[in-house]
Amino acid sequence: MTKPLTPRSAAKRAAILDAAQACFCDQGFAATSMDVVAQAAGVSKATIYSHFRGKDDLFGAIICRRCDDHAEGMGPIAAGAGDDAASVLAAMARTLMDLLMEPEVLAMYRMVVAEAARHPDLARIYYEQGPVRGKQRIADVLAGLDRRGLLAIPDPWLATDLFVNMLRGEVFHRALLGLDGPARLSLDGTIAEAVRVMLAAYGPRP
Amino acid sequence: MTKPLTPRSAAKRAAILDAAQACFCDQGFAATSMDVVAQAAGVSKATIYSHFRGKDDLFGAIICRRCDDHAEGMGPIAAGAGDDAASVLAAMARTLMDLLMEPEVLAMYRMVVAEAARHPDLARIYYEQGPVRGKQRIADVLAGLDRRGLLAIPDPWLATDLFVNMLRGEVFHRALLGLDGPARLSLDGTIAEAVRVMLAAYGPRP
DNA sequence: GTCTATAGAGCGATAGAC
DNA sequence: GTCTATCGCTCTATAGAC
Repeated sequence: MTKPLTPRSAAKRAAILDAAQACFCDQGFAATSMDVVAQAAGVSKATIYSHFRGKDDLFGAIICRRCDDHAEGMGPIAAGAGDDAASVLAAMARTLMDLLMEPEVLAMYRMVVAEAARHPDLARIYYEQGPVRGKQRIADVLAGLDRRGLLAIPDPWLATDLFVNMLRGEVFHRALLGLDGPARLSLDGTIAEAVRVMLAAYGPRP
Repeated sequence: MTKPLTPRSAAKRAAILDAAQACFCDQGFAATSMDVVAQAAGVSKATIYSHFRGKDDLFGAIICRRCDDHAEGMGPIAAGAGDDAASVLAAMARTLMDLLMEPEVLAMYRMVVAEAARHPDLARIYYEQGPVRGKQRIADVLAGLDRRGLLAIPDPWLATDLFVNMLRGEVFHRALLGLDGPARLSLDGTIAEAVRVMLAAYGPRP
């Protein structure tokens, strides 16, 4: 994706990536010019072209780097939860929503969606390295709850999909569209109800 | 949003809207030039500027027109369903997913998301005239099922949000990113499980 | 109202000095 | 490797004939 050679000027390369990510997130990919990125990074435009093949290559490098950050952010996904299904589900829900609501994550998702038609390879990389990895983590936890008899989940991946998307719902939808007004649904209420629904649907047979 | 005067050349205006919608959906808003739109519509570029103030105004006119089509597409939302909750839920799910999976709807959503940062007013119009109207229809049906004792739903709007987003899930996510490969989840399987979850969570107390 | 032709600005990418 | 300066192109929007 990028030039394999990086002797010492890796600092400038990082500055370019940081500046480009900020500009792209703020203005969108198509609307951001290389001149603006160069100015924001404190380098000349030619320096950017010595590190990256072009604007598309720069875009790809940002997506890949950001996906790694995603994976780290989901680290101890059910940290500090109790030992019952409700606590674990609620803790995962909170961790997930905190990540999804970060402005940078939203902006990155907007960009990938917007450029998906012209950069299908990048959309695939993002999807597999970002959302899929995160969902796998949640599916593993659900499978663990199933093994311990705390829940009865025949298909953990399907249950994960329903759980995650119940959570995102209107809150994520509104954030994606930049509607920052008062939402018709609260995040806390949505999480509580999603956990309740999961328990009702996947609670172990008594 | 558009000039209030439209004597007789409304035909050209419609042709411009049709062509612009097709081009925008195909190539994206930013990547589509007014020259291409003019050529596709069979008019000159100056004619477009006599009907619309500029590219943004043209974009807004397309969004508004498309929202009306959405509302019609959700017409008899639970048509042909039986009289039990499971049938009604499944019928609504099928109607909704058929609409959401239309290429034009996906493309329109991509565009609104992509331009949300620079056109917040358009994002708001789209959200309220599109998704909110559709969800209200579903919430009304759920409230009806509650009144008839077929389900027990204290907050129909919240239940609608969870239901709709369970359905969209990975299928919509992948379609939005243009990943047309074999999905890890099938649409039919997702609908069946979402209906089952809804019945488990909101089934009437026996 | 609609056309042809063009203005005027900004873009991505590069050449060559250092 | 990094800079300054610039090329060649495409874009949105407009002016003026019909």
